[in-house]
Amino acid sequence: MRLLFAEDERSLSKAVATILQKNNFSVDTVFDGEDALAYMKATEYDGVILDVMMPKMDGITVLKKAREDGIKTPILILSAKSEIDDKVLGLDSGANDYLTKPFAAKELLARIRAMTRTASLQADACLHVGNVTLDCATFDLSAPGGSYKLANKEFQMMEMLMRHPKHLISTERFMEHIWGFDSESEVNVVWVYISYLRKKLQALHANVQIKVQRGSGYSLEVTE
Amino acid sequence: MRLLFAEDERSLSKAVATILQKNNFSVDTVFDGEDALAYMKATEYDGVILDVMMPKMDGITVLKKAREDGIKTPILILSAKSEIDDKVLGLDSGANDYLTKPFAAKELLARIRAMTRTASLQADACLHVGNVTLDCATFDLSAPGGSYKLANKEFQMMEMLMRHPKHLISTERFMEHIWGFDSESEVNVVWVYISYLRKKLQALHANVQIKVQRGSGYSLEVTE
DNA sequence: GTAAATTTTAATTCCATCTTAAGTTCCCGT
DNA sequence: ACGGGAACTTAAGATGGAATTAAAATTTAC
Repeated sequence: MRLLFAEDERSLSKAVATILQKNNFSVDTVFDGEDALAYMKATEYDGVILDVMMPKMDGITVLKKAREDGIKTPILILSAKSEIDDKVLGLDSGANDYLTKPFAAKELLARIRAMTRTASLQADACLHVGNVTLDCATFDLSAPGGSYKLANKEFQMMEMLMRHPKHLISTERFMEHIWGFDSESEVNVVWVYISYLRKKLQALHANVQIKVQRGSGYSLEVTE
Repeated sequence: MRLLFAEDERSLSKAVATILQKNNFSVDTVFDGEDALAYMKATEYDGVILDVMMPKMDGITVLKKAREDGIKTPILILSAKSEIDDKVLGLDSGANDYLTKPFAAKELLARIRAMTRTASLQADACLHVGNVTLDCATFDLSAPGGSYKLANKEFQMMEMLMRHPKHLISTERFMEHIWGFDSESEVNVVWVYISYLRKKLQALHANVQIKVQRGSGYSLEVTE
């Protein structure tokens, strides 16, 4: 699950981002409205959290422009208690939910989950490519040869590959999507997980394999 | 059983919440209509109690908006004697029951039970997974090896697991559903109860076990 | 009012997962 | 075919979520 979090107050931003990450979201943080809009146009997020008060462009405007642009991503608006009128305005403008500051981390998490639930309902289903199935509810990767329960990072990598089979995904996209922009990890981790997944796919007698396009990225292809 | 209680008069709210909790409901309390609606959207409650007179948004409006939103949770409307017309309005708008203030705690409890009964008709029966049975009326957890009478929290945890076997339930979902938003307890309690339940399942020679998916949650799976 | 049961806290240990690092292999241009 | 960079593999080390236990706090029962 990938989220965009737009909040100009750095300390709050950092704290919340950390909490979200601990709850298995990949979070991109931006500090003003223009960046928020630009990021939303550039990437498909599963959910967006917008503060109302932001430099360059306020949250409500970002929301409106995004909707005008046809972006359907669920959006949660954050507002200070004093800006209550904004709330109504936010919902009218196409926000999916709002929350007043200060808020409890628990509540934010619950709302994000509720908000992205609809979107992730199909995600709960299974992904199929070739003779391989990935159960997104139980993290089971199965094929004629049996099945493995994937760990978190492994699962996310496999999910990305299976959602866009035949499509090239670069090491950098993996890093961005799973580890987030701010991650300090080395690109090597991606290679390590590619290696793990390949080993498992082979052990399962899968008829799909992870191909590499030097300098470009990876893709999932059906063999035979 | 998880309830939302929306009532702006703090002393009454606190008193009723305590009574409900003593009767084995997990209760979230909110003090205005907007919060009530937001909470209903964020979480699936087993029942909701709405006062009519509330700041920001009155109970009837909350009710209407919730129904428009497709929320089917049973709702009980609380109204002062003087607002009798509102009652009819409330029922028309999709309320399941109403009660006039002042009311006796016993009556409120009876109505809540009645209201949530339909939803929990199966809940009164027994849940079965593998060779394990959980009697929702007596809290008995039984398997070939014998049976235990579960305590409240233990029962609720086991119930959540058995209602959706094979499905992942995160520590946070347990916290939210059983302890509620307002709880100050640490996540650790969930781990403690998982530990207790595992010990009991093993002692009963159950062929199901609670598996963990690090960073994601728990699930009940049949072994062998 | 005391004992028993339940729930919560706290401290400690454990171990799956993640990351790093270091060595190896593969591909491509020269 | 050789050199270099990109990709791959492996295993050891670090990390942090989870498990366990005991004891304290709270509630319930008698």
